[in-house]
Amino acid sequence: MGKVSIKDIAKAAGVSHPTVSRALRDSPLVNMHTKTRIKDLAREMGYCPDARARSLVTGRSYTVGVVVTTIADPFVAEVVQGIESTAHDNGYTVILSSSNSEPEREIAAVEMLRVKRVDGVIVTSSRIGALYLEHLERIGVPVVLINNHNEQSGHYTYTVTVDNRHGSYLATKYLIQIGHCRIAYITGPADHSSDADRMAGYRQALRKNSIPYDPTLVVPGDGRPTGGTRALRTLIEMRQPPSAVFCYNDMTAIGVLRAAQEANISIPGDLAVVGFDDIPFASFVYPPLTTIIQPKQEMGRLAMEMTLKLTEAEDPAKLSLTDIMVEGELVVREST
Amino acid sequence: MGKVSIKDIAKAAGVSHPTVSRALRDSPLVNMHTKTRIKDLAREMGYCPDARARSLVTGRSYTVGVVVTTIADPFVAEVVQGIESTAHDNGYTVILSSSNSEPEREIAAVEMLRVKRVDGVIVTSSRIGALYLEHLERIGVPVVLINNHNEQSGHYTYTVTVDNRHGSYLATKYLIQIGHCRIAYITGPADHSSDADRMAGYRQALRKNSIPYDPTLVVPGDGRPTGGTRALRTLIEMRQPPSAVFCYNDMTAIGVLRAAQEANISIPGDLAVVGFDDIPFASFVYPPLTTIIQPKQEMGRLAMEMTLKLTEAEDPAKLSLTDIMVEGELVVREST
DNA sequence: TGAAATATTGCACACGTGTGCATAGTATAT
DNA sequence: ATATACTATGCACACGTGTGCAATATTTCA
Repeated sequence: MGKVSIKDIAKAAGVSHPTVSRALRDSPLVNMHTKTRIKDLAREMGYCPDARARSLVTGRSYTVGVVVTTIADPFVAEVVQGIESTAHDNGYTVILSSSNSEPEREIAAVEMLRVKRVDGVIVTSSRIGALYLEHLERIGVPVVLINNHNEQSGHYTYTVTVDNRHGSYLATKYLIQIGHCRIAYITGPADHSSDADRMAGYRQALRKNSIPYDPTLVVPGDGRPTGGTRALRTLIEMRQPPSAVFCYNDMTAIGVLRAAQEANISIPGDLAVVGFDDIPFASFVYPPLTTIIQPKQEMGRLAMEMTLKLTEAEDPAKLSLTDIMVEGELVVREST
Repeated sequence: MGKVSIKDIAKAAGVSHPTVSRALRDSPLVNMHTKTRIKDLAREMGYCPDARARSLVTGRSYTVGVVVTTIADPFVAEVVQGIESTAHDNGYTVILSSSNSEPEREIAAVEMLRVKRVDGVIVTSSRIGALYLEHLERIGVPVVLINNHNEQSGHYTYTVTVDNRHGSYLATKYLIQIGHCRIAYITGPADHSSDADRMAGYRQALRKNSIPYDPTLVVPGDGRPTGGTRALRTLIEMRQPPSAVFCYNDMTAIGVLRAAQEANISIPGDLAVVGFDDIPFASFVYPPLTTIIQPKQEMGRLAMEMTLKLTEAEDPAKLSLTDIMVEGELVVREST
C-alpha cells in the first residue's frame, strides 16, 4: 500500500529502473515484449507516476496558477470555468488562489505559485495586478491579466480584456434605435477604468446620433443594486426624466428594476433598462434583462491558450503576440 | 535569472548546501552569524524554494484537490471559497478540477490529483462520488465529500452534508405557524437523495401539526426555474389551490415567482413562497425570497478542516471523527 | 567467418531539498 | 592537562524520475 515507484517495478520485472521509465513512456528503445510485461506489472502493482519527481527533472510542471479576487463572484467563476476547461483539455492543472482584493494577500498568492513552480499565471479582475506588475514579473513565467488594463505590457505580460467602450456603444446605440433620446447612464465605482470606458462608449453613441450630451443624466452608482436603486430615485425626480437607463453593470440594473417596481414604473413601458456583463441571473430577473454579454468562458479560454503558447514557446519574443480585446454582444430581452 | 538553488547560495557563501538548507529553515544547529549571512544572501540572490523537491523528500505536498461539477455553479463557488480560504490560512494550496458531471472525467480528475500527490481530496455535490467510492479510496489519501451521502464511510472517507430534512422541516413549520394549512411541495430532480430528504422534512412538519398529507399537493419540478414555472401553473388550476408553496430549491422558487407574476398572483398576499439554499440572488429577486440558508462557506471550511485533521494525524483511526451534518437556517424575507 | 550495423539494456548522473551521522573545533568541568 | 560536553559543519544518502552514454547481445551484410 506504500506508494510503488518505478524502482519497485524494476525489481519485480528484473530490469533496471531506466528501462521501466522508458517502457512506461512508450520509448521505441525498449523491447516490445518487455514493454508490455512492464506495463502489465505497473497496472497490477497499482503504479502511479509522481508528478513532482518528473517535474523536477523535466522542468515543466504542467500547472498554471489562477489568482482571483474571490471565486464567489459569479463573473469570476465563469471565467475560471473557461480556464479550467481548456487547461484540462491540454493536460494542465489549475491552482486556485484568492486574494480577497487585499494587495499583500495577492502578493503572497503569487509567491506561493512561484514556490510551486507553475508554468504560468492568470490574474482575473484585479485592480492590483497592474500596480504590482513588477511583483508579477519577478515570478519569471508568463502572466496573463484578464480585464485589467496595464499600459506597458511587459516582457511576458499580456492581457485579455473585454471592449468596454464598444460594448456600451452597442447598448446605447440600440436604445437610440428603438426611439429613445433621453438616455441616462448610471456609473460604476469611480476608480474603475472600466467605468470610464463604458461612459466613453455611451457618449460616443450619443455623439454619432447627434444627441446632445446632458451631464445631469449621468448619476453615480456603485456597481451594486443599492447604488442602482438610489440612482433611479434621483432620476425620476427630475423635471424631465429619462425614458431609458443604461447601467454600468447588471447588478446596478437589478437595483433599478427594484426601484422601478416600488415606484410603480412599468418596464419597459415607462422606462427601458439595459445592463452590462450578462451575469447568470440577468435572464431570471423580472423582466429578463437586456444587456451586453461578456464572453466570460471564452475570455478564460483565450487567456489559457495565450498562457500555453507563451510557456510552450522556446522564445516567447518570436511569437509576436498582442493583447487581446474581445467584443461584447448585445442580447435583447424584455427590459427594453 | 536562471533559478537559484540552495547549492548556488552555498557556493556563494562558502558553505555546504545542507548548511544553507538548515539556515533557511531556522535550524538551531547553525551559527547565528552565518545564518543571517546566508539569509541575506538568499534574499539578494532572489532565492525561491522549490516545493516539488521539498515535497519529494518530506512526503507532504501541502496541496489538496477539490473536485467540483462546475465552478460556474454559484453554490459550488461559495463552498470552494470557504475551502480555499481555510486552506490558505493553514499554508495549503488548492488544485481545482471540474468534472462537468461526467463520471469518466471525474475519475480522470481524481487520477490527476493522485499523480500530483495531493495530501487530501474534497469532492462537492457529486452524485458520482458515492458510486465510484472505490475509485476515490484508491487514491490513498483522505477524501471528504460535501453534500453527498454515502452509506458506508470508508476508512478515510467522510462527509459534510446539510441537514436537508431538518431544513425543510423548519421551512414548512414556519409556513404553518403563519397560518397556512394547504402547503404544496415542488420537488427537485427525482434521482437526488436530497429531494427525498427535503420531502421527508416537509411531511414531518405536516404530521407534527396534524395536517393531513395530500399527495396532489406534491408536484414535480426539476430544480430549475422552468420546472418551478410549470409546477405553479399546475397548482393554480386545482379546484382548491394551495396558499403556500415550499420549493425544492431557490431556482425552482424563482420560476414560481415568474409564473405568479404572469398569472397576476400577488406574493405573498395570494401565495407564500419558500425556497431552499439561499443562493446569492435569493435576496435580489422580487420579492426577496424567504429561504433556508445553507452555510456554504462554513461547509467548505468544515470540509477543509476535516481534511487537515485527517492528513496531519499520524493515525486517522484514532481521531474518531464522524460525518458532519450542518443545520440550515430559516431566513424570512418578503415572499412570505 | 568476420565486420559492421542495430536492438536492447544498464550505469551514472541530474533535478533541489532534507536529515542521520560523523567530524572537527571550541568551551567547560574535573 | 585531560576528559567531557557541546557547537557548528560537512558527507553521504534519500526522495522518484528522466536521459546521455557506454556496453552487451543480436542481427545483417559482404
